Amino acid sequence: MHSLNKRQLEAVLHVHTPALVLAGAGSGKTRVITEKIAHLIRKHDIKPHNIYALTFTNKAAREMKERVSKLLKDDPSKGLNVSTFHNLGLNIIRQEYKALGYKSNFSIMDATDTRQIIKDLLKKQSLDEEALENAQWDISNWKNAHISPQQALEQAEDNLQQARAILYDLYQQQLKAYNAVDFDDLIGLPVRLFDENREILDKWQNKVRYLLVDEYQDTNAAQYALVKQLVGIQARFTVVGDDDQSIYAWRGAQPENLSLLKEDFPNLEVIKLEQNYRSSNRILQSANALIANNPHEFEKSLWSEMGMGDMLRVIACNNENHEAERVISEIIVHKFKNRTQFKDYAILYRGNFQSRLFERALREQNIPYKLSGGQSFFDKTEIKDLLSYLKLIVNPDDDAAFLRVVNTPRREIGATTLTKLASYATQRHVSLFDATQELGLSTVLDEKALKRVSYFGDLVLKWIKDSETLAGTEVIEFIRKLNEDIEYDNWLRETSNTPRQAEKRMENTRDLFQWIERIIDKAKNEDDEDIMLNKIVSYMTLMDMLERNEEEVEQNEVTMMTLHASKGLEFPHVFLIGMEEELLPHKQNLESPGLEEERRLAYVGITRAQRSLTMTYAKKRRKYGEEMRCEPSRFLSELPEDLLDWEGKPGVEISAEEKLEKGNAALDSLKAMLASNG
DNA sequence: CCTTCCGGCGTTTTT
DNA sequence: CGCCGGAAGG
Repeated sequence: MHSLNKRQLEAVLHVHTPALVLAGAGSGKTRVITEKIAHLIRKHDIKPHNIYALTFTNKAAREMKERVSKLLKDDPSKGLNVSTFHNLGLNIIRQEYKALGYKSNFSIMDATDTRQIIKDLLKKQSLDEEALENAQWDISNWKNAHISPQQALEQAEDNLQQARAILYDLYQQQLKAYNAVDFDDLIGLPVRLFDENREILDKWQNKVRYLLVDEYQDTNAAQYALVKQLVGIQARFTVVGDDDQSIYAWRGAQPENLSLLKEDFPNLEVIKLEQNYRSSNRILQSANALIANNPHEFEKSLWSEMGMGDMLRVIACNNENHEAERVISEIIVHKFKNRTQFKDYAILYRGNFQSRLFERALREQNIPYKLSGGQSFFDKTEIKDLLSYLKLIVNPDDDAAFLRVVNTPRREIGATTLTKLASYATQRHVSLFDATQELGLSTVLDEKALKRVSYFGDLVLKWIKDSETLAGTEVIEFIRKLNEDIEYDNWLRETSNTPRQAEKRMENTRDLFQWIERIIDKAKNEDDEDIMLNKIVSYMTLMDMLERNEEEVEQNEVTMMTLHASKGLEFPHVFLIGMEEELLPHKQNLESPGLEEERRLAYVGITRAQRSLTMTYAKKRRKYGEEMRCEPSRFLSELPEDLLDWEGKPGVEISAEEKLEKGNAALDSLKAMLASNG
């Protein structure tokens, strides 16, 4: 703890009243949280199992856990609760499911599952399907603002709003019938429960003796409500956040929760961390200047002891192809001159589509790169298929899982049969699976269809029975056996376009099995003997990506990712591409408050850089198949001119001679490099 | 049930 | 321009 700076130390030692730590980019906020946890255990004699630390991502939770246990070494850290908001919610629901009217084997539905439910409901109500995207968004918003379907209905002012509120109600009923919760419910249900049940709230408030929240600016209304409930009047908590890095307002995050804290807890201690341990001062001064254009509740100014560093560069490119080629050759030359490695470079952008040309350019130059983001492991069809089998076995009421797997692989059960099955199930008030087990089904299905459907039902029943008594390693055996039973590998071979793709998809399923094995091993180490299929399944539904093997060496690759994905990371050399009006800021966010969030996005990008920052823009760009003129981003003109080296600045003609000189210099470097590489 | 073709659309996406 | 989803037809 001796190496903490004054402010950090203050944040760690302040425990008697609520604390808000305004942690600028790169100011060591995770350090503060982990040191504070250690301090609470050592000096305030708080038991680890009474300390709760909340993050937004599994990755952040994992890192925090690791860092705390390293810090505590011999001191006991066992029982410490470090988890995502959603995981904490899941644990609460798991313990209190009875009070909420759920069965213990409830499913968790992701956005794809719930989308389908809403789609079906709209169809059933013969409502406008165009409303779909909006409906999903509406429902999520209502839940995050903890408004019940009844309240939504009461508040409805016109027919349209009324229809939406009814849809919300139907949706909620559907979930309940499936014995399922969605992601928003993982927060919303505990909040509702704590509101209604004093006794249960007391129980949880007693468990939570100290609460820490990371990335507090990203909390939504429901999450803040949960925080307030958990800390109660004792209000023993620390939240860490940065209003300037709030980039998820479009998803329901309420950065105003930071200032609300001052109102709700008048004795709140506000501590600012402004010393940055990441970037050169030139980078920080630019970032400070940019963000000063946003209105601020809390003023903050980053500085570091790293010296001024290199000039920031801005490069005007003729078009998007030129931009990609230019950035790649900048990287090649820079790497050669500075003896750096590929992993020291990151290319950051506003939208995923921007990565395309860069990928091509990188491949042409044989430069290794990794594309961060894109499709999540658990979104892949093969993984969703297998997971749906497991979901159905754990919770046979989960019709969404039933529908996904009933004809995968092909069992010749088509839409017509399923429609009949569904209407029979609705009429009898049972799940689709239950319907397959009922004798009365013969009245609605013809002989052939009945045979196929009940065959499938019996298969599922057998799996359910087989899985009932499983524990620990037996679970993985069961899953492997299931995979063989349904001949899933064959199905993948049949449905893949190329043998190569089939191979890749089978490899994914094998990765899944390995991953499940690792969950089981980990649970055993933590003495969680009752690790059962249902826990594994919900764990995986909340998991964003495949957990990497620790021994997997860090690859030496250039990183490409969106600005959103880059938050929390750092790179020695950053290229911020597409610095154009209508791209960054995005054309749909040109006015307040969207514009401010775009500016924060640029701020996040700039503050990722440790040593050098290069920003590029294209003067022309093909958009939707048509070549369009582009203006440099207004954010570039908000940066202090004297910190920038702006090549091709509009209005500043560089002489032909100068141009030639620059071109020659780059060419010489390339030649030198080629020569030295043989 | 699966393929193919057409039209509409085009930001970010922690769980 | 290129992708995805829905409709239609085989």
